[in-house]
Amino acid sequence: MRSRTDIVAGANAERARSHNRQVVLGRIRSAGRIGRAEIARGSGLSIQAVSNIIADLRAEELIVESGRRAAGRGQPPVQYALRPAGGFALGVEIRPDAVFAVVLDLCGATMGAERARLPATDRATITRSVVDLCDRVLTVSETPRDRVLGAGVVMPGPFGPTGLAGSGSELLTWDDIAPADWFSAAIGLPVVVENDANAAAMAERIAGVAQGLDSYAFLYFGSGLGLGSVQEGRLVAGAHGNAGEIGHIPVPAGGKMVPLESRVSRLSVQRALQAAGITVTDGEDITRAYAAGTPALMAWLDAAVEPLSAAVAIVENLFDPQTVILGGAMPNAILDHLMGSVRLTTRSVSERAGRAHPRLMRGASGRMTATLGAAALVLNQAFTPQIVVQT
Amino acid sequence: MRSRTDIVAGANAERARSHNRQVVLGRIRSAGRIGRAEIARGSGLSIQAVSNIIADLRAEELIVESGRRAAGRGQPPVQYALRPAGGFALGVEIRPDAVFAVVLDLCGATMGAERARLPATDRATITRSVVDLCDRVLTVSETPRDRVLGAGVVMPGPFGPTGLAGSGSELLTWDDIAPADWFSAAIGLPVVVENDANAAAMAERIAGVAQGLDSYAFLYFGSGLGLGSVQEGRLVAGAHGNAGEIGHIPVPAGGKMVPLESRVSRLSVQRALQAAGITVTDGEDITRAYAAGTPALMAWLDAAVEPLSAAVAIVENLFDPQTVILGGAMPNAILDHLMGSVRLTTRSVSERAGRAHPRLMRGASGRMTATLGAAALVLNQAFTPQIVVQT
DNA sequence: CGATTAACTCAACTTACTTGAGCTTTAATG
DNA sequence: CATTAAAGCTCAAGTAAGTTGAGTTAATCG
Repeated sequence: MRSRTDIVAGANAERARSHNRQVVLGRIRSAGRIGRAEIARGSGLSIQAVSNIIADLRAEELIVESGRRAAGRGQPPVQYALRPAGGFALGVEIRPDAVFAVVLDLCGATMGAERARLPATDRATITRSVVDLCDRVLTVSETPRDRVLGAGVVMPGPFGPTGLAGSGSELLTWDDIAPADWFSAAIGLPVVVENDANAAAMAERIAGVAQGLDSYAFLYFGSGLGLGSVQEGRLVAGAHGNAGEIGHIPVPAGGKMVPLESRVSRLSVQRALQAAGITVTDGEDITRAYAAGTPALMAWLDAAVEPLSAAVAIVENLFDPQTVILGGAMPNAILDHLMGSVRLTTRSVSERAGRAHPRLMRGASGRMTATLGAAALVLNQAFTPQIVVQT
Repeated sequence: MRSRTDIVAGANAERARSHNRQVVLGRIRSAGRIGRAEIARGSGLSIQAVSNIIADLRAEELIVESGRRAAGRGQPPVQYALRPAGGFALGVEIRPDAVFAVVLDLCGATMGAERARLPATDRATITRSVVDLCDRVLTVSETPRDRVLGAGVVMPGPFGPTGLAGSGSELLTWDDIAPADWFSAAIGLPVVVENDANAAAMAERIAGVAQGLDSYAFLYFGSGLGLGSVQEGRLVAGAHGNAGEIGHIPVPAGGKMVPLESRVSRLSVQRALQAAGITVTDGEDITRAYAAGTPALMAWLDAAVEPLSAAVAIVENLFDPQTVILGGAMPNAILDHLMGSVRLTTRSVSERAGRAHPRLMRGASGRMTATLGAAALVLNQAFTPQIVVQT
């Protein structure tokens, strides 16, 4: 969710510098290791300008020298790489019954993870739990606090009063206050707030299978089903931050139309198994049931294929992504099974020769995807230039 | 369609100025008339910087003084407005059998429109027709050529070799060459290329019902059905410029799944009427048939409601737009009928209290929507700051 | 009518990028 | 092996375009 009053800001020397820093950082990140001259060529800046920025970044210990690379004639460039300990990002995920937190370093490696039960869902309790957990994860991971760039906070959508309220997926509304400002004041760091699917999508870009991709979609299994869509490196948010509510679109299932997430979601698996007298509480239970070939689970899988295939077809045709990623709160075995069963229609803009990526991929971030994604939002922001200020 | 190698460029003084010019122009455009101090407050620039830019824009005759506005105490600000004749945009639409061209002034008013039959669809013929038509429309409308900012070219998508090739909707592929560069060289102006639905969406933003909107979706009736989606003022293009192929998604129709555009499109109306022995060639025929209550047309309308409702539900939940606009090559009477019949589900992120815009709106640009949109792309670019260069 | 407020201009100042000269390091060439 | 070319890089001067602060003009308020 973002302020709906974003404005495009004018540029001055200072903002240009900040923009250029992000351009340079972003290039170092995406290249892994890169020399100054190459950054200059790629960004349209002069070598001197890049040199100055590199000097700044080195002084701040955000980057390190990383050898030279002989490349034909001429003096081999000094290469630079991100210094992992140069910056850290907090990621917080708020679920109805628990709070999770992680710390990532600048390269996206996980430095620590903590969780806490949420005794109540009033705002004060949530805020206290979040603040305490952030403190704990930073302490336990021995993260230097002055190097924490910011925090991402993930809450299940949708945000604000919509027709989906009461669906059981939303946690609570924060109508009277901007959650980002609220948490920013509480944690004492810059905060970005997003829904789980969007954060999960960003997690894959920072440390998962979407590295190097600019336009892709992530089908996120939470309690429901969400879609995080990245276009040109930016999340598609919608007018109120509620884009991607794919779980609520009507899809065909055995001849009638049902909401997608009634057939394809964590909750729907649990219900299907419950109806067969089997109670599952975590992913391991489901994995075991799958390994055992439990009929109720197999039936659920069979029933999920048609609506999921329809959803993939819709996503492909509406967003023209480089790939569609499946991930979230579902065991890999189930995701793999679904990926193998989904019928990819040939009548799609995604059916094209010379694809660099498969049409379907499995997310790499596992169960903590959304929490990692929360932190990834912060890192992505650090690497994405944006001359845009909020009023 | 856009280059897939966009890079984020570094900022220098010159690029900052160009960015700031666009910020200022954009604010003048969206406000209609506005004073310098207000622009400064809204953009984060100093009054002096805005003053300098305003002086430049006045010298170039892109804007004019537009009176003073007494606003409480203090010296009333001198207001500025766009000077319509300060700049012009060419819009070209290439259809399988014809080429259309329009000229818009800086405020989006139509200065002239021309059309020509397309004798063949090879590249040379198309190029010649486009160049000739551009020349003609500029001559007839007496547009000063040195004030033409650029040209938008609209071609039916999808672009490149996709699984939708052969659907009859694509005109021809330009695999070996970037169409924008090609036409730019031929016309001698900067050129943007887009598909019809995206251009139509932009037309509504420049001169239609989407003025002032940042995030909305446009369901475009071409020969098929397309979706143009604008998010934060930018078109959602997809990895290969083929986002929005909504006509090809499977939707329910009378118990089975069919491609949306087989029930909701210009072609599908014509087929439905043809099957009843009625041949329609233009919108007027359809309007008359509607006025006469022609049973085949009424049956088509009835059959279109369910799939169209599903499509709207999908668009609302995936994009969370401020509104969904219906328009394109379909008479207003039909669009109005459809808008009245569509069932808007309450289980949608778009079902929210205090909406500023209705969930469905009819496009204002009429049959020339896509051609106007082609020109609107150019104007939008003139008003949208973007420190992004193409390699 | 004076005080206050706001818009605006002028001139000095500052930031950060660019440019050009020159140095260093490597590979290719004769 | 010496020479030349090519590429990376630094230093210092130059420049574009923004900001700042003082001062002017033109309204409203009391």
